[in-house]
Parts: sequence; C-alpha cells; structure tokens
Amino acid sequence: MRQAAPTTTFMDTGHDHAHCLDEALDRAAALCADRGVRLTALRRRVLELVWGGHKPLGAYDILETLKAERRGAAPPTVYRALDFLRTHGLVHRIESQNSFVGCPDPNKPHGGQFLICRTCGLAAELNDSGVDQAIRKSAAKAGFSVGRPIIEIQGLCPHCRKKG
Amino acid sequence: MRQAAPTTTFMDTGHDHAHCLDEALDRAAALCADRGVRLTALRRRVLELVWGGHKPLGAYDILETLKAERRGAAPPTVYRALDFLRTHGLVHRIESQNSFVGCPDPNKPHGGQFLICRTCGLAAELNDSGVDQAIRKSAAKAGFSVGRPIIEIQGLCPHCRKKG
DNA sequence: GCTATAATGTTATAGTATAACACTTAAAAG
DNA sequence: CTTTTAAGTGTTATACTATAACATTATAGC
Repeated sequence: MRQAAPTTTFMDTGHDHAHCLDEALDRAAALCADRGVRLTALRRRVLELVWGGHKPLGAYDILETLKAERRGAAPPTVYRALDFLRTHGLVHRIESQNSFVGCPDPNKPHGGQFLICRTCGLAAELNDSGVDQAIRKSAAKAGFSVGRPIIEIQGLCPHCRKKG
Repeated sequence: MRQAAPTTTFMDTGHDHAHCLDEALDRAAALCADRGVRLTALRRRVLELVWGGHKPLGAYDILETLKAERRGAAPPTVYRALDFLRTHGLVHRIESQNSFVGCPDPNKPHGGQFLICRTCGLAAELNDSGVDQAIRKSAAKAGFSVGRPIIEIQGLCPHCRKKG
C-alpha cells in the first residue's frame, strides 16, 4: 500500500493542493506499474490537468491546454487519454456535465458518487456504503441486477452555503 | 386527483401500453390545466413520442418522427418541447445517455432515480425513500445541501437476466 | 536490429444542443 | 370584436461533445 485513505470531502479553499496532485500522480504510477500498463507522458499530463483542481474539467478545456504544449493535439488525443485513465479508474466522468475529475481511490473499483456544488463547481467523491446498500436493496426489490451505479448530487457545498 | 399511483417497476413485455400512454397524456393535460400552462399540439405530440415505450429516446430520434409529420421540424422544435415538459416534470432526462423518458408521477417533484437495462434499454423509475434518505444523510455528513440528486443505475432488468 | 504491438498524429465527420431573429398564433385588455 | 401583447414556433446558423478511420511513430520482446 502506497497511500493512506485519500480525500473524500470538500477541501478547504486553501488546502495544499500540490500535495493532492503529487499523491494522485504517485498512485497512478504505482497502479500502472502493478498492472503492467503504460502511464505515458501524454496520459500522465492529462491526469495532471484533471487533477489541476477539484473542479471537473471538460475534454475541450483539457485540449486547450494540450494544444499550447504539443503540436497537433486534437480531440482524439484527449479522449484516448481519458479513456485509458477511466479504464483504470484514475478518472471519473461526470455524466450530468460532460466533464472529468480525478479519482482519489482508483484501486477500489466503484461507480462514482459525487457531490457537485452548483455555485463553485467543485466536486467531492463520496463512497458511502449506506447509499450503495440502499440502492442495491431497492434494485433487488425490482428484480434488477446492479452493474454501474451513477450518483451525481447537485447542491451547495459547505463554503458556498455560508457565503450564499 | 385524477389517477392512481403510476408504474414504478419494469413492465411485462406484453403489458397494455396503450393504457400507460393514455394515462400519461391525461395526467399531463390535467397538470397543465392546473398550472395554467399550455399543452400545445406539439408538446403533446412530443410527450406522446417519449411515452411511445419505456425506453428512453434521443432528441434526434424524436426529431426524425416529427420531421415526417411537420414541415420544418428542427432541433429547437424538439428541444423546446422537451424543455417545457421537463420544467413541468412530465419528462426526465437520462444524463448518462442523452435521452429522455416520460415521468409516471409528474406531480411529485423529485430528481430521477432510474434503473436502466444495458441489454434491452428499458428504464424504470424508482422513487425509493431509503435511497433518498441515505443520500441526504451522507451529504449532511459532508455539510452539503442537496438540490437535485441524479441516480442512474445501469444493470440488467428481470427479463434480460432470465434470457441471459 | 527486427518485428509485432501499442500509442499517437491527423483528417474528417457524427451526434448533441443552443443562439438569434423572424413569424404566427393565442390570450388578455380594451 | 378588435387591438395589443405575449407565448409559441419556424428557420438558419453555429457551438459543443465525441468517435471513426487510417497514417505514422515509438516501445517492448525477441
């Protein structure tokens, strides 16, 4: 085990984000090494951009930055990197926003549970077993076999509630 | 009150769908009358198409049908009708599929909880208070104020499990 | 080094959604 | 009943999101 439990709640605005980022990149490198897959410079860079903050980024936002750095970056450049990162659980897609955010806990396979602030745009990943169990129970009642649960809760984060 | 509690689980393949559809249109007419808003021919027709089955439809699928019926139907034609229907809770958007499905219970305001079969594409709307409570509890722990919860559970419906 | 495979570059296009303005129809006011 | 006003729809153009298909380059294993 390389890391202690990663962040799952809203960060202070002034938290040490460089630390989050470094840890995320270290986890990714370790995970890819374990699985014998390649965290190439491009994939690493895209992951870095996604972890640039706790606010989900659009694919074309990422592309804008890449274009300034690499000759000929195009949509497939970023979508392919994102596909790789998602396959390995390093990044989640926020379905309700067409955006992407780093996963703080890529080793544990899970669907995403997100709290998303409608004011500041920050997203926090939950992974609440109570929610998961309630869903499984409810699905079971309908005779439904649960594959990938998508949970995206729009609302107000603690900071924006106070300022509100 | 015009109607008894509407469907919330997976329908038999051979259920009386004409009945579902009629009830949905009646509910919509009553709701619009109550609220003093207009269920125009276009809006009614789009709702009818969305309720053509229990499988969510894409906006451009709806558009294809409309084009055959109305001169000059274009994307705004269908998106505007869908916006109206969504505003009044008559239709939900399935975020993970860019598709739209009729709501069986438009009077009770609620975010959508959906079970979506990855094989046959059918969607069933839940509205499980256990799930809702688990989410509220978990969000409260993070100091987050819940607005609109989006829950889309991909998996296998009872019929597709059996056919396997 | 050679070969097979994986990754990326490159061009084109598909699929989803909205902006902006013109026109028509229906409701409200007189 | 007509005028006025607002709501709804038509129409054109365009923005945003994502993938297909094929060429080229880089990497890993032999």
